Amino acid sequence: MFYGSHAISMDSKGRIAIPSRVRELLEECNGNIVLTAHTENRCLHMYPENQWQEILPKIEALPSFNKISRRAKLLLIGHASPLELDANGRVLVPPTLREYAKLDKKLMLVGQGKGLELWSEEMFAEYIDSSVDNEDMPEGMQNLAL
Amino acid sequence: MFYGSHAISMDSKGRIAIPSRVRELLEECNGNIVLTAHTENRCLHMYPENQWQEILPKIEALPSFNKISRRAKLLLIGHASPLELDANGRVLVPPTLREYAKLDKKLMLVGQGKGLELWSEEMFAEYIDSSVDNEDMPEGMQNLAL
DNA sequence: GGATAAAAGTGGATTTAAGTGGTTAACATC
DNA sequence: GATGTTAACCACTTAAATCCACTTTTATCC
Repeated sequence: MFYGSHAISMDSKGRIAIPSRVRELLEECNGNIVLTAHTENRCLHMYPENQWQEILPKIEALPSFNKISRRAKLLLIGHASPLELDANGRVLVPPTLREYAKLDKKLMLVGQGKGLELWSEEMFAEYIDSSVDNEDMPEGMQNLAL
Repeated sequence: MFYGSHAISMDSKGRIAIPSRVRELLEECNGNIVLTAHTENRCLHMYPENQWQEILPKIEALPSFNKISRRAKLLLIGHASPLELDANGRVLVPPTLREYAKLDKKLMLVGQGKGLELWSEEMFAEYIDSSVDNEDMPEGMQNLAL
């Protein structure tokens, strides 16, 4: 279970150091993680490899001739990249994913249950500040008391 | 299983270098690949030859008096081109297919399970950014939690 | 509270392979 | 027979991955 957020930075080669607290949680997958595009925002999903293997079949099962699910498959499967932690606990973010999420030096790594989300600091702040209309709130959320 | 994306480029002769990571996955077919038109977008399908041989009969079996499937057959079978990797791991994209997918210098090669999709960078970005209405979202996707 | 030690994070350099472009040769067509 | 186009071969340049060293921060002990 991933939660909490970390401000981290990417070096000139596109490497990011995984915070040690997150690294401990990732031990279950021996440092094998999967990074892929997020369909709803310009950010990335990060999953332990074993968690990704559980999600993947659900994505593959989506129909290929429906526009919405075709786009989702193109993003999620089409950008999935298995990564390994190097000797210093860093991973190299592939150029296409760097580009997709508009990652520069300053990033945010945000825990989200099954996995994490990797945002550019700028995009993250922008998203948080953006207002959304409450019209199409799903049913389970209408009566949720926090 | 193909996944992940690569930004690649086409030279003045219409040759594209297959990324080494993809090339490894293609080894099962000894570098014999098939390139053909995609029915849903102006891009191309790329399959290992043996994978294509499994798909081809299914396409041939589609009815000839249905407009949608007739169009699909015309595109998929009518544009299928067997290609071979050269000594440097490159393939020459036939002019017709280059034209169909509006390929210029900058391309995207995107893994999609059984095969890959080859896009012009411009077309791909346009497709990813295109907004879709969520009205006809497939059932399996409505409650999918990633 | 300060100092020391250990661990985590950062940056750089070197080596190897992958990608790119050019040139030559052969075949086909005019 | 000559010219043009296509395919194969070869060499060079650029990028990626691995390895190594240093700096900074945090925690513990005195």
